[in-house]
Amino acid sequence: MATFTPYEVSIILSRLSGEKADRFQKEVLYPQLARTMRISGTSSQEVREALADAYYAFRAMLGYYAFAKRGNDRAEYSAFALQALDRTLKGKKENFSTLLASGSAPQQLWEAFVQVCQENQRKVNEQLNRELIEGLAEFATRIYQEDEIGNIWTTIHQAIVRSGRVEPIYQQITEIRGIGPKVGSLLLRDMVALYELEPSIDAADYHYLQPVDTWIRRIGPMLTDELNNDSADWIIAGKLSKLCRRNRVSGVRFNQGVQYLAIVEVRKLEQLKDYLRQLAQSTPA
DNA sequence: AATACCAACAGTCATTCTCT
DNA sequence: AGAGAATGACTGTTGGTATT
Repeated sequence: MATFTPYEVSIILSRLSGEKADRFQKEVLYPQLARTMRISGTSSQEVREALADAYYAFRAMLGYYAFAKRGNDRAEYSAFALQALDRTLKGKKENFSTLLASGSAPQQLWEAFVQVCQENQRKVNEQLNRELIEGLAEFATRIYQEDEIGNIWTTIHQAIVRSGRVEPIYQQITEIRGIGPKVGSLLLRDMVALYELEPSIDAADYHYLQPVDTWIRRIGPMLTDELNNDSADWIIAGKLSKLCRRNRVSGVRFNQGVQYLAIVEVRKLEQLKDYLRQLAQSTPA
């Protein structure tokens, strides 16, 4: 038995993908992306403009997405990685293309990262971090060799727009060690939201845009009988995107809305059910 | 699909230190 | 001496990816 009636579910879905997703983007996503890229403006427009630059795009990948695992408590490693990048560029963003052109970006970045970690008395966690950092740098290098720009973000963006598919690019980025299903989907989800690409993407690929974390796992069975407490992650992703579609709401925005509850509005997992119950009853703002 | 891994984190409990 | 604070060793949990 699902916790909520179909009618309540439709209200919950529309509120999550509506105002909650909005707030997630404006209060969380754009400001955080802006901060890791180190730009001043935080509107979607300004974030998009920054990401069009290869250097800023790389900062976003390295500082925001690459270490987005394990909740938010891994903030340290991303800060170290950004510091390592600054160091290899000697503080000048103009050096970024030179770095990619050098062909040794992976090694340089990794070495700098090790140094920064040591200075801060943190273990490098080589097994988890090395191929992540190197892999990302390799990816950028490869793109640079093809177009002499090397922008990870826009390259992915264009691949999606051209094909209307998300699967091939998902496979590509999750091949980078350290980027698994969760982070891969997270990145694609935000990108699709930022450029409003969802309607033009093949619905068969929607589950790739549904990162599954503790909160999504918990909320799934409350919304549909097709899920229970130990459904596998990709099943959760699939069923939830289907549920969103049937209710004519954006799956991508639904997922962002849930993340908003997780990190700002509810915070405590135990309170999720009560919160949703209230949400289903109160009238939309 | 199940299992192994990993470092950080959070508790627990015992020991040592410090102050009155 | 004794209460309480600080330190430290040990243990289990967490949330992700890798491996099979």
